[in-house]
Amino acid sequence: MANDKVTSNDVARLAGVSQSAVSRYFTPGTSVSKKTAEKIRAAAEELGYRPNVLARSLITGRSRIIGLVVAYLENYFYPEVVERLSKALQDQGYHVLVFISSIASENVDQITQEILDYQVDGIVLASANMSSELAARCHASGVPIVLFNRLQDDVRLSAVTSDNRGGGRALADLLVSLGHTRCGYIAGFEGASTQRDREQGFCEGLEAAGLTLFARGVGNFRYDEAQAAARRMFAGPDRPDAVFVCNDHMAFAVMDVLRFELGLAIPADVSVVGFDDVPPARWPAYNLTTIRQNVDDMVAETVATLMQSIKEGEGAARRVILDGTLVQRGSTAQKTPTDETR
Amino acid sequence: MANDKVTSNDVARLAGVSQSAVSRYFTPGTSVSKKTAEKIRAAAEELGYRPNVLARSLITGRSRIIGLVVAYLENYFYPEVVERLSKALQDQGYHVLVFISSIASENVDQITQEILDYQVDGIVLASANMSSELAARCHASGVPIVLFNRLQDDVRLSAVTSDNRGGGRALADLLVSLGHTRCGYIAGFEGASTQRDREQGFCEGLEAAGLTLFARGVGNFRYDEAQAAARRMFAGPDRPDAVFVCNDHMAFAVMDVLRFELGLAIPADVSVVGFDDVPPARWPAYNLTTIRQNVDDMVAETVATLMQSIKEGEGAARRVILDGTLVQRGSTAQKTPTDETR
DNA sequence: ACCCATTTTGCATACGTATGAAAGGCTGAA
DNA sequence: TTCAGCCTTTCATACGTATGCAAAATGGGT
Repeated sequence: MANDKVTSNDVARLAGVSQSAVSRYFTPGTSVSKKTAEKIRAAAEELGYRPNVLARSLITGRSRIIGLVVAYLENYFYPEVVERLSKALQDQGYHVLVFISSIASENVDQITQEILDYQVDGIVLASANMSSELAARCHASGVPIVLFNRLQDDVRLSAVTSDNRGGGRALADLLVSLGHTRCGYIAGFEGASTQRDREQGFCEGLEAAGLTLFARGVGNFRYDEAQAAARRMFAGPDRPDAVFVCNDHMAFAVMDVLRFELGLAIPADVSVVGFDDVPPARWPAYNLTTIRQNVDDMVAETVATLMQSIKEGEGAARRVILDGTLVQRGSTAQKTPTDETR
Repeated sequence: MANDKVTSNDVARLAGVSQSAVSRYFTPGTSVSKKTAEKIRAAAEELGYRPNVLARSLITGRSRIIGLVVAYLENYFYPEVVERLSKALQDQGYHVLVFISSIASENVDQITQEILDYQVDGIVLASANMSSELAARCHASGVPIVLFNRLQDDVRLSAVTSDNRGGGRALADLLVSLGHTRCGYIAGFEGASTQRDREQGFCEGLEAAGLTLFARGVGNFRYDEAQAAARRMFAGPDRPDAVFVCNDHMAFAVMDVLRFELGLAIPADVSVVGFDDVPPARWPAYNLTTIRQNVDDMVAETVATLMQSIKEGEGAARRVILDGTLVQRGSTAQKTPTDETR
């Protein structure tokens, strides 16, 4: 039975070769003769030897670990990200060290420090913003950072996002084209760039049609807060005839309130649109019109950015903005004149 | 601006002390005099020094990394687990290295090998079963393993689960008490212990009431396969009057098919029960009766088991089975005689 | 002022691996 | 046979830290 503490020296001794030969055998890109390779293979197998990644990292300066900072997995967009990103990086021989930060951005800096302690080869920040001071430090330490689904003014940081503004705009255009004139908006966490950009695009779209925001609430990306916001927004008799909720997760909350608390029909009484296209959005119970963020593409771009930065050193920041796709489902419909005139 | 490659030697030189002093300053549980501590603190801050966790691990033999193997995050039970476990371990000074395995268990062994390469201090297996050979190797290498929400025959492995059998039993009792006599079951992945235990408990409960399973389908823990299973099960005129779906995730799929494809009312025509109590279960759109697995308690027990094993060495395996809680919501109701006699 | 007990400090080494430089071995051409 | 040239192998060292041990410094009591 193999013991953990088998080192390359043990293997070398058993195989009758030097430690460096063993190291070479396990290091891709180096050559060993057929004969010794076989001896080493046999010895390693017998002892159950596997190279110690940590010791290797100490020498090479590469840990093959990517730090991932994520705020909350309650929004089902992020589990998808974690899964796909983790898989994609595994395929490249990297692994993901997960750091959960609270939704408030205060402790992101401390967490990033902890990440750096692990000598990670890169960082993916899918959480709130980090201080520019810390960003600078990371940059100086040569650790590539990619903001995922987040933007920041600091131009030195690479980022991968969807076209949130364009998506918001597309949703406004859709609602307008369906004849809606009283459009509400339920915001996410005000500090998030996604929130800001989606709202901006949405408002631009309304303005282009000569409209303005009919009502506004804040849900902070949370289910229960979105519920509360929906209750307030639809309390009076003078309610919106359509609402854009900043992400799908909150949109479900809003739909649940409209249907089961207020007895409103979707889309007959109110059209609802969201953003992300998480799996439940296409479940019949919600059947939500939304903007699809292509997670696979976003992940691919993130990995590509990381790999490039790791290989060639961090050059100029790489900002990728991917187009989203409008997915029209059953939560939106042409506004019927009857609604208008009753 | 701080550079990454500041070592304890650099700090020592600047502070005018030895490298060991610096090491002691940063090692909890060791003592340094006030005076030198201050000099070191100042120097470290000036240089932006932080200890290299990897190098430290090489000496201490502890990486403060816990490997987490998880199969798929599509089922929203697992994101909760990842988040809570990660947070709980962060509080203990540990961090989580994530490994995604496919739902089929074939590559679990390879993945676990990769985990061991990182010299993790412990492994949490929330995925399919691992081979007993590999379990033995882990055991021999002194790396504690905790099976999360999984059981295995190998008694040497610690495990934390809910009382799946008891939960299944409780659901059967509930359905029976509501007057249901034609109870269907939609299974998860047949290789999973949760699937097996829940079904066993459910069948025992039915038998205790003189009943037997009315219909059975397989959903493999997947939304689309559960949909298909529901379609088959409810195709004919002689359909079940209640169905237990092995987890909430699949239960949503079943409910969607019943309501939106077959036009059945829940619970008027069919009672539906699930297992897990993931967040959407209490959303009004589903309002699902289910068994709550207390994630916080499960995580706490997992962390406790790990910490104990790490500290005191792996003693006897620790098997924790936590009680679930029956959460009765709107997807179940007393069967009305009208249904029976029509 | 002196000595003992205690704390603090520095020295040296070890952890497990990768890698440049040097030494060794082999092949083939003259 | 001899030697150049190339492929293998070994040697030695370095990565950044922790820690046992011995030396030095400190403090307190007489």
